[in-house]
Amino acid sequence: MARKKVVSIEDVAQAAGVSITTVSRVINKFPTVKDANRRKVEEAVRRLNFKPNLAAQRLASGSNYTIGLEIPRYEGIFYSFYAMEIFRSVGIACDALRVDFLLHLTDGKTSVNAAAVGGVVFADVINNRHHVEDFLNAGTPVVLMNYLAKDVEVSSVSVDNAGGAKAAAEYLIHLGHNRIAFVTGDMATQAAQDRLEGYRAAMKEAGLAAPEELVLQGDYSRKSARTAAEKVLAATPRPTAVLVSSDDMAMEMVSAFIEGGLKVPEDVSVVGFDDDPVCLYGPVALTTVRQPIKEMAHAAVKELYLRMQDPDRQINKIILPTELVIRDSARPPKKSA
Amino acid sequence: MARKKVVSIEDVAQAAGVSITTVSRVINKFPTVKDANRRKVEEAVRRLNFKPNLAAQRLASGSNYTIGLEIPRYEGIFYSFYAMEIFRSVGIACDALRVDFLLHLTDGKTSVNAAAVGGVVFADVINNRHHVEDFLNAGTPVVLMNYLAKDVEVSSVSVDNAGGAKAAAEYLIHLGHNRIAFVTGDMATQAAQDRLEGYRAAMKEAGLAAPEELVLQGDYSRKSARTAAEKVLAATPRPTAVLVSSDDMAMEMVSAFIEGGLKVPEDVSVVGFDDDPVCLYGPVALTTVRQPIKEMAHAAVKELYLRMQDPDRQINKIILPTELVIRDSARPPKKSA
DNA sequence: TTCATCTGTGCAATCGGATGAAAATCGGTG
DNA sequence: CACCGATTTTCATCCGATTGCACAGATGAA
Repeated sequence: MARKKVVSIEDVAQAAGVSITTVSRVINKFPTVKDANRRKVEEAVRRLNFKPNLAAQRLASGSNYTIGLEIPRYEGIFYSFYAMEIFRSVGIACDALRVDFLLHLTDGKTSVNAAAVGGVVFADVINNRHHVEDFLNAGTPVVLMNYLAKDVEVSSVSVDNAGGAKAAAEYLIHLGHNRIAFVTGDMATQAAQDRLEGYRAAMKEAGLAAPEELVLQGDYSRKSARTAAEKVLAATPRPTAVLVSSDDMAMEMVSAFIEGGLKVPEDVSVVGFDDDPVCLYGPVALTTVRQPIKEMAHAAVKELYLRMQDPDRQINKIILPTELVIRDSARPPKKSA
Repeated sequence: MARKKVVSIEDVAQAAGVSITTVSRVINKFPTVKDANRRKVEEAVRRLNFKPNLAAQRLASGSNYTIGLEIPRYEGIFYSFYAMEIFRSVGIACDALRVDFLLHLTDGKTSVNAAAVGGVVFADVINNRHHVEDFLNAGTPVVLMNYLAKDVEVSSVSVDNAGGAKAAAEYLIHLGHNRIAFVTGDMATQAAQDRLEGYRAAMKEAGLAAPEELVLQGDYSRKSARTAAEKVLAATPRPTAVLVSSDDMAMEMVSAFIEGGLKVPEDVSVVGFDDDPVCLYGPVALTTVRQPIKEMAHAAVKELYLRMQDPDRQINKIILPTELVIRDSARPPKKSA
């Protein structure tokens, strides 16, 4: 790439009739610059349209306030309200902090360019313990998002996936259901694992069975949801309720049920997860578990930012509460059932 | 931020028993290094886990292969399959090119940190001519995506929005419709303007009227679509077909029509735009205009990359064709109409 | 008046690596 | 064996900022 002809700090110094040091001080808002000089420098900066060279600043100061976000590129996870919301929240948070936002979509092999960032947020990735450790070893601050590495000393911000799923299952139980199926998310993510765990805990506590045939494998894709729906339709006795690990999958299942001749929620109750806007787009408004994605993203960025300033900061494992949003897709089972 | 203790190129040189220059040459894959030395250096790099300091490289070489993507953060545009697909495609393209990907969500005021990138892709932003020009003036390559600044000397990659809308409108006309309403997208984007233009052109060529009351203002949000649907329902005579600037809005309108007692496509035909997966999720499979988002994103990144290597490269204005995808939501109007 | 304390400023070293020019090495030749 | 051209390596600068330290001049206390 051609080297651009730049106006350097030296040009500014010359124009303002002061030393380079003083210009640097003005740029970095040191309080110890006489007003007269400050004004002269600012004037020169404006006149020459001077922009400090980032690479030089970083090299000289040894700091880098770029935040990297590492997120899986797999379609199931990627094409979701969840991912959008994370991008948007992280992007806005970075903008507010005046920090650069480097995005890397991982396929599990490559990871963020460590040399380009001052810190990294890992979202939802689980098969990469060693990537995380690489950063840690290199002294780059890391914050995990929706992925609590229990045995690694890293800050993390997560949603209470287990608790949310548990609450949803308890709600269904409370309505009177006792044959409740569960559709998992992509089990490569910890969120999916935790939700399953929450479901199992609720069933167990209620003294209900949660045999393997009630646990249907999904991966957050519509396709996997359809397959799961077919299994539910074919099962005997048929479950009277289904707890699904994402709203998108849940909506697909609702469609499949209706196509299969069932009414929702009369014949089968469905509860989703995420509070994706899609909840409101179908034939029934979906009851779901709201997770505070925005808050999670903001907390993660903030935590990382603080850690970049003070690497020895105490480690935090933050877990944000979820909330059951009751709409129309779940009702007590029919008496006949 | 604390300065990290780094292994520098000098440490490697020492360990390998060669000069710094040689190490640099190995890193940068110069062909003129003896194999024996190359191996020694590579060995040392591995052993010391040496990572070249990016800031130093950029400062010394004056080059920066980070690609910035500037995209609006407004909800209507942001929460869409379209935006997801752009992120994903740009992200994957950058990864393949081994280029860093800096994302900036603009609110129209701030823009990508010019100092942090070697080039910028502007997506769908239109009220920012001066931002674009700032980059151009600073000598930073720019590529516009889905936004052809006709009077600025910039490369751009776009989808044939006008052509796509025109083809869709012609299809409806061909089916026999003559009262065809149009719902716009967010008119702050050029794509939305072009689609409207395509619709008007088709109507005009067919000798049909396209009075203002047939053009409904939308902004890519579901809410605006619902409002538009209500207007259609209330209109007399009621349009027999609606061409909508996005699938998401189209789906919402389909719901609204059904709730309003109309059948789709029997009573009213609906055609969308985007070929969003959502087309298949509703009560009728949506006929739509497919736009090659992936291809557009890849082309934009590639064009930018080439321009970063050769700033004097010829300016390209690429327009990618769209494709009408015929499904079930449009049919000839009822005879009675 | 003298010495200590502040303010503001500038000098020069430094960050880690790239690169043109000069020097060294090497195999081949006459 | 000296010489040559080609291939490798090294030397020395430079990239554009930051920053520790020295220092001049102002201020205040003793």
